[in-house]
Amino acid sequence: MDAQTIKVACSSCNLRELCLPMGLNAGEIDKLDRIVSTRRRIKRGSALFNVGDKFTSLYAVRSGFFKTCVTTADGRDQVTGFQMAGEIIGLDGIVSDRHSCDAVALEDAEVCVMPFEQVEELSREFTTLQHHVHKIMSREIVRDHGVMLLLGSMRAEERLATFLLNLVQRLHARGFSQSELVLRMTREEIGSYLGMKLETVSRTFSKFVDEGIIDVKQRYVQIKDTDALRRIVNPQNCG
Amino acid sequence: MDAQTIKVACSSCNLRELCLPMGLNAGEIDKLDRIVSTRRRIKRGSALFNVGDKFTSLYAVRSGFFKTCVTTADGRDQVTGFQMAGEIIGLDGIVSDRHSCDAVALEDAEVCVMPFEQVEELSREFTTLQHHVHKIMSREIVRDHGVMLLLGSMRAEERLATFLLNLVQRLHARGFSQSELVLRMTREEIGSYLGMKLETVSRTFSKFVDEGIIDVKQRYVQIKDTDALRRIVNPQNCG
DNA sequence: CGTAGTTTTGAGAGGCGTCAAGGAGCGTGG
DNA sequence: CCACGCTCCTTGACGCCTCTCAAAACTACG
Repeated sequence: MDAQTIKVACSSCNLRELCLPMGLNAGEIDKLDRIVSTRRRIKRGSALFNVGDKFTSLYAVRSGFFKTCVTTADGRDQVTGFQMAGEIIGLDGIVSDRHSCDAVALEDAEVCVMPFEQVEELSREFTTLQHHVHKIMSREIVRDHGVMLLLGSMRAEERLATFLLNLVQRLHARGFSQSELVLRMTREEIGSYLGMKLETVSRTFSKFVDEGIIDVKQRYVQIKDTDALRRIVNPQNCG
Repeated sequence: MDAQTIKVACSSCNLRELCLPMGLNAGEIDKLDRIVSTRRRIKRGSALFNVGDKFTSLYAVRSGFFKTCVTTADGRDQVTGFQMAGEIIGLDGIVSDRHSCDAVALEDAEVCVMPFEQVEELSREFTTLQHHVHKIMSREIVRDHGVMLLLGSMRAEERLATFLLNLVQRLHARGFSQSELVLRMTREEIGSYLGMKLETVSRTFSKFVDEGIIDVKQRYVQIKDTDALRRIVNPQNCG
């Protein structure tokens, strides 16, 4: 354990409701504390893990913001997700014992390290935890299917509107505003995630501003008309 | 149990190496047989499950061919995957106890029904099975990331070449030819999966034929130059 | 206050979607 | 056995959305 790691406890963590299965008794939470033995700090711009790294642990984001991305043989890359506090990173590594994507901190961050062997061990003991792990993986699969839908069948405006609505919704679940957000990623990273070039992302932002739907000042975005965004995503059902 | 369901045994299944964890002893396989209690036949065109259906079981494809797809509020849909013998369907349902996609048979098919509660129960008993279940879910996540890469950063020719190479590779692993295949899905379904219109799929097929890379006769495809396909997917590394 | 990284905006090109028509395969029924 | 209709597939013409290339403005930071 080096200076990058610190001792912590789930039982005293304010992200408990996001990370952990509901309805654990005190004894069970105690045992969970033994799983999450350490935290690790990641500086902005550096990687939690890279493609090919040995898989040992899952990571729960405690603070900060991550992107995960995969790369083609010829260097193009695709952001597969953005992760914020309470979300789990590393599930990609289970199948082959090595990570198949990079996880990079977009701002100084801290993660809880959960050695996977211990997760599996404790899962055999607690039905609740076992089911929770299954749900986390299933949630990721369902999320991925949503991204496929976005990439496969939506146009630029729909993609960006969907993206913004998804971000504020997740931020709101963490106690932040429903109408204001600070983007932690560049236009290029947004574009990579949404299957668009950075210029198209920028242009689409500008279009939304022109239409009075949002205000944008660099990374800061204020949503002035949420319903308008919803109408862009889903022309029929709204207003 | 109706006429659609039949009694079976993993221990005598020739897909064992695809479906099951390696290195089980006879006693363990015996217990597995209790999980896969029944099979179910699905007629071409009908659904194994639909969006919103209660989630109860995972399904292992025993024969036939499936597609899974999600739908937007306004009716556009996206094929999220094609599943063949030995592959697992239904993981999407775990997180919310309801299925979030449709699974439709593209030809008459048969699946092994694995009630998920029993899977979880036995997973707590066998480390091997537990880890296998985790790997299956992780594999699906990694596969989904690959599809995102395809949808987000490839052009029509690369997408179709990738698709064909992936199909023959999976078929070859099941004892079929490396160079011939019969498509079980329509051009429209291929297009939905690859984020292209059916006309573009058809045109791209024709282009490959013109270039002497493949022969196409309706659903039948013969790959005449695998390396050429690989070069389309990855211009640098090949040839 | 200069430099590098990020973002915006413009102009032009091209890949893919859209619309439309025709053809091929296949099951059904006369 | 052939006619018929249905679904699926192919091909062409045209237009638009997004990419590409380019330049300039803005921010951050040393």
